Amino acid sequence: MPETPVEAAKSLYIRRWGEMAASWGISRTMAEIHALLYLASEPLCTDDVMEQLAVSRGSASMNLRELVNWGLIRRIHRRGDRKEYFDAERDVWQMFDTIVRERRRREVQPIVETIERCLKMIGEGKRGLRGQAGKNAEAYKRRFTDILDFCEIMNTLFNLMSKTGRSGLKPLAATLGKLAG
Amino acid sequence: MPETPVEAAKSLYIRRWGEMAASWGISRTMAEIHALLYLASEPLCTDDVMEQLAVSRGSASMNLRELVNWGLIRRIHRRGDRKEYFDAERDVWQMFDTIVRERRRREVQPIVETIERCLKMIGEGKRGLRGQAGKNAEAYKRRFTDILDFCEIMNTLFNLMSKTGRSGLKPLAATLGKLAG
DNA sequence: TATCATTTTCAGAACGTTTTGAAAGGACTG
DNA sequence: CAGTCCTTTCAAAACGTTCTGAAAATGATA
Repeated sequence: MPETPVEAAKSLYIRRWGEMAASWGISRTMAEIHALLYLASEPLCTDDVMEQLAVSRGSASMNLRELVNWGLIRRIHRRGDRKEYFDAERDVWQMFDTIVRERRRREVQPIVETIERCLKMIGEGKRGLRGQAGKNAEAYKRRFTDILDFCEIMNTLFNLMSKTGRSGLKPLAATLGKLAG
Repeated sequence: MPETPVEAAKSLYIRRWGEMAASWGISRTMAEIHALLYLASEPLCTDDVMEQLAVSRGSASMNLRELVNWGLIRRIHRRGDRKEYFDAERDVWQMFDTIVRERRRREVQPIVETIERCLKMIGEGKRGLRGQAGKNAEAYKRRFTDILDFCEIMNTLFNLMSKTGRSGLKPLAATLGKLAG
């Protein structure tokens, strides 16, 4: 059967979404499954995923679970059907919020804590240092706090975006555009 | 020689920075080199990098080049010295701007273009479709435009942050905090 | 031009991540 | 409770990425 333009668009999008995700440290297959479910007009089951993306049962199972963990898709049970189905969040802003929150927790928080710890270590080590060593400690302190300050502002901005939410952000962006001239 | 607390902080930070980067799709070594240069109080040469991070000459060379490509470090030549030295951008906001700009160009732009292409394909394919097929096409169109709209707003926001710049962003975040109350 | 210091390159090795597929596990059904 | 349907698990394989190190290239100097 010949592929319609709509089907072609679907598979093109799925492929690119997977590629983009791969360059952001997210497994390609997981992202492809996400794209597939995002576009699908109804929940799909494991076999649908296996068939449409040509992946093994094991891979489909693990990646679906991971997506559920991230909070990007949910399991759906249907009365009288033993299969599990999966449905993606379709609100792009909600998706964004979920992803930012997860990545912050998993990947940003650890470095923030490390830097705080580094600052403490320098505070202890600095005592009694003279000359170059003391200057080095000061320079390190400065660079660590610079990053920490940055993280804090970013945090504020993202919380703000999250609070402002789906409907409010478009007008907010417009307002800001004027604000900055 | 015993490691001072300041040295310990340095190597702890370098390791964590590398780990974080790895989870964001950036090679660990490249990020470690970046962290090393960010902390260093003066430009370092290839041999310094090799020694301090215990990597091969080849790896040091390639990763340094990649960092120069990204615009995160610069080559420095010293009169009467054949060696090349490298120095990192130390302004965290400038760093952020550079990274966002690069990643947008490399990784976001392609997906935006793909989605635009998908919308065109659907526009063509939809003609004459009846019933379910037509509805599917409409649903796809909706989902594609949702993402596109999202990208546009993000774009605006980042351009804004970039324009507002280093000094202006801290007050801006504060203002926004009140604005969203 | 020959020599020396340095950087770059790249094939192969090492490594980490993801996938596979078969087997085990769960859970409902007749 | 045996059979069926479906999901999960996990060791081994496949795969992609990054690193290594020796050789080639570069480019300054004598």
